[in-house]
Amino acid sequence: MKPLYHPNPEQITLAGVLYALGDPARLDIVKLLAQQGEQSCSAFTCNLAKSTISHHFKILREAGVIYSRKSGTQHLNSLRRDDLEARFPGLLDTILANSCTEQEAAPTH
Amino acid sequence: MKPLYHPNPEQITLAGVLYALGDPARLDIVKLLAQQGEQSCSAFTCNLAKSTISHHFKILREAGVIYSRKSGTQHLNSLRRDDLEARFPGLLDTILANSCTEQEAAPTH
DNA sequence: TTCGTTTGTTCAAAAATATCGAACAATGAA
DNA sequence: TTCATTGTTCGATATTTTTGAACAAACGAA
Repeated sequence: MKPLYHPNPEQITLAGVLYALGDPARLDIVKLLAQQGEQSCSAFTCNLAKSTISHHFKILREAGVIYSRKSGTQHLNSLRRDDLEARFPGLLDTILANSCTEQEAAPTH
Repeated sequence: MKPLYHPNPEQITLAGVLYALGDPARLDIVKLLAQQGEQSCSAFTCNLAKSTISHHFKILREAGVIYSRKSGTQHLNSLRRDDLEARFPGLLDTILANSCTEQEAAPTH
């Protein structure tokens, strides 16, 4: 089974992390993991194709934002809180705190 | 003379700001403005085409990160620190503080 | 005024990236 | 084995990024 690539802490770049978080879907994924803890990819439901969601998880993983481990047929994803805190103190917490500030998108019905 | 679009504070989104800052060149621009204050576009020197640099300033402006005003033949750009602080407290400061953490790219010579 | 210079934008083409559905692979359960 | 679940990979399309060239606006000098 192919191992999943994860950057070492010192390989994580600020621009890379901000890029990964600079997409609404990926920001939502990170918020979900922050609130609910370790989750499978399928726990993130939206109107995107599953191949697109898979791509977003890959971007987050390769940026060093999340850690992914295989468990049976699923991938369990969690935030690399400690690594991010050590590399960029306060960054993730500040972003997460501010992610709650924004109002939700108005439901279209 | 065509007025430059700037979003209102409440129109600034977190994902939009993170997206704007999630590019090495744009992050460098923001660092420059943070350190040196209001600067023209030409103050940012790199190996990118000037049309590309113009595009990067536009992304930052439309995301609400910078304010641009015309002055003669040039555009003077400054960080929208107060607006960003009001909208997303601590975000810009945390990012700027962490932007100094990273080591510079090794000079190639 | 007219002619250059400076500064930055706009345009069109090329390169890179994102999104999608379909096919595929891996695991576990029946 | 067979089926269902989970997620990746592939190829096509769509969007975004980057670039050089052309353009526009403002200024100063002649």
